[in-house]
Amino acid sequence: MSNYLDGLNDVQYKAVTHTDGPVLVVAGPGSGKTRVLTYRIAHLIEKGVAPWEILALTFTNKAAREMKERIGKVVGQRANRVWAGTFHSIFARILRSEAEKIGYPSSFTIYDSDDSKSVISSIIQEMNLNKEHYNPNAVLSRISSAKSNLITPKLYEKDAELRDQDRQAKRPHIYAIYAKYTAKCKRSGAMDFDDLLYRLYELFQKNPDNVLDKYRQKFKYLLVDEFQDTNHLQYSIIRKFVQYPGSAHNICVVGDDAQSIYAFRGATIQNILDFESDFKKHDIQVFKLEQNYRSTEHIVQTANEIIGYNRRQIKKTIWSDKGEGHRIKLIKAMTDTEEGQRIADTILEQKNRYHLSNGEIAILYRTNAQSRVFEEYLRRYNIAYKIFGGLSFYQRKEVKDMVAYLRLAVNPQDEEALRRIINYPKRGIGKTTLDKIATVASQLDKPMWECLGKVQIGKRADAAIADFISMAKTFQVKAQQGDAHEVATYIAKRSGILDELKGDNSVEGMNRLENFNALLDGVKAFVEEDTVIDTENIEDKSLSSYLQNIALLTDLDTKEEENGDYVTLMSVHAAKGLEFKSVFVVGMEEKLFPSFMAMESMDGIDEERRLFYVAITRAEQFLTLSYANSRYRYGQMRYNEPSRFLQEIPLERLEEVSGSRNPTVRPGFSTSEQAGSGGAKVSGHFRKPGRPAVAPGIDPKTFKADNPADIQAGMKVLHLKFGEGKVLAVDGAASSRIATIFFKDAEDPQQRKIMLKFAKLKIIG
DNA sequence: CCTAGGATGTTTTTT
DNA sequence: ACATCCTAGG
Repeated sequence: MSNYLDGLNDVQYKAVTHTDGPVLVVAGPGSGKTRVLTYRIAHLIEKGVAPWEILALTFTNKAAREMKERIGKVVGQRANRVWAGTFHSIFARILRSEAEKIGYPSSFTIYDSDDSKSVISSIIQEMNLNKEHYNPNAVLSRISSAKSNLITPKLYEKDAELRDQDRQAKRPHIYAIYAKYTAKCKRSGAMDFDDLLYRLYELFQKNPDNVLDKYRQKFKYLLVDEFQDTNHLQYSIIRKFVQYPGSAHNICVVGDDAQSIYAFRGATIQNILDFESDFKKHDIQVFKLEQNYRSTEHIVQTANEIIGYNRRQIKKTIWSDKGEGHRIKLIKAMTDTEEGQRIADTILEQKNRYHLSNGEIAILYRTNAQSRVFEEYLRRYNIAYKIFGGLSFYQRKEVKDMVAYLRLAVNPQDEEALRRIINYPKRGIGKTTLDKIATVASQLDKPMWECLGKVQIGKRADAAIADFISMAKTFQVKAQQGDAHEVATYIAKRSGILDELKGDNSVEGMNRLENFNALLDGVKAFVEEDTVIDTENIEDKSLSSYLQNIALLTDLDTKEEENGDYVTLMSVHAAKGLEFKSVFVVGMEEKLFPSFMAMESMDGIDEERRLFYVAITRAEQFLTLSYANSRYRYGQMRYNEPSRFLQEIPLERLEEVSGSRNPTVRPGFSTSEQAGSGGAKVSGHFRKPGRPAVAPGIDPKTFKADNPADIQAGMKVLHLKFGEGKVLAVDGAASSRIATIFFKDAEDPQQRKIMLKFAKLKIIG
């Protein structure tokens, strides 16, 4: 029965079978992390733990789905009874059944970030604040990060440091916006994404009717995937589940500090450190999965080298026995257009030479906007491709409009839904009217819906509002009776949306109608098919149930058939967890990768470096990097220097593609700040990078590199990282001169080959 | 209340 | 470059 354990290596086996007590699994890229997690759950079930006593939290629906499928392969149907799902969906599920205890309707709406932003915008407007300084995006991220750190509006108001930061950013009233935002969501019967976490925390904290004990007893085993991406709030909830007197502390977290790429959203690898110390006294076991089964040595060792430049990391040695493999290719292009063409050329070449299928190839970029050139050339070369990212189905206007009608039918308090559709299609209820009602609602602290029709505006507007109310009421009644599909088709017709869309005969209009119909088809499928989310089949086919189901679906959950053989184009973030035989990481330029937004701080650079680490570790056999000297950005030609990360690649791992199309090469780096710096904090098993980031006695601030073209054999030079050295030889053509330099202070191979174009060297004699 | 065209603001984003 | 947002005039 337990042949599933056979294929595991030693550490994996231990991580799977050591079921009791706290466990931390540090899992390098390609080390079989998902395998350990799923087999561990399967193993628990085989040992007699009931599936519904196991709670497994992931970050994406996809990961949860995959996990369940793989558990199913070992234990069959029982896998569906495991509570496996995303933090948000599992917590939403718990909150649905406990909502009344904290003053929410059980049919609460879930606001997506667009809804949240819209709420914030209306508050900013209401408060008459300067729109220049109060950007809804910035305000939301501020509020979100407060919530993620358990800072309530009251605490925020009293927090001198936060208030000070806000004052300096010229938005001193954020604390007030936060308070209003919270109140507004509450009276709309709505929770935003952060609330799904925060309100659960609050529920457990207040613990009415001992609700917490119920869940502590229910879930005997807790597992967390991608633990490095959890924020403080998520970890606090996890601790609520397992850390209490008498607990068995059966918690297993799996993560990789080197792949933490969501710090900008509040994720903190501090949680991994805290986890170790928090559970130390309960005999925590730490397992490190260090064998990489994905990539060849050139790739794995390059990744190791690069991540070594980061200041803090959990010490581990990732290794591969897949052989050296191919060197990493570096393509240099003059322009972004040329980059696109050269990449397409290379893809064609690889397909011919190594018989790769499109599906084995991916192009990864830092920003979604970069996809266009590649699209163009792939189309021209007749190579099938698919772009991931961008607008998701549920973010399209026509879809959101319809969903808003559905939401309002289920939860009339939902103010965002109301605002969205009260005048769509046009029915003569304009902004002025709406503002008046909103003001009254705010003053009375009541849902806007309840103030509709109670505020006198004028003859015409009042009549329009009365019509709208009676229509919405019929929707609300319908929603209680029919199944989701019946209600939706009724609303589509009766609301006038369908006619509105049918009336538009433009190409975009047809497209919108198509999406709209796709949504209705989705509702139909929901009603007719067995839908499984989180734990069990949904028998409830009501509209309310449907909305709950789709609220947390996003990205590419619109399960498109996996058929079709296409090259994948996506952002590096989106590629996490995936693997391809051949990977192209493009746009390797300063200000792009690393992003200019991240360049001010060392933390920012470190996160970008982890992102680069994630990018290159997606590759199994072929890794190609590219950059362009110039590219269009915001409609203007910009010149960028090659990314600092390129210099961090060991020369012997690189194969430079001598491009015939780029005869001129811009001079190398000037004096911009260098990667890495001293002063790394060393705590616990964290270590300094393999070699000091900056050679002793050199101040990066004052270090000024000389023109690399001047470097000649025999010179004494100063290198920012390796210190003083003597140039033994210079070879290569003008565009790619390579110097062999002897560094007397450096560790390991004292003699290094350095590509002058990249090097920052100061001539000292 | 509605529409056209000028002003504006651009990272990544599991949920 | 481009899409979205805002403001002035119908």
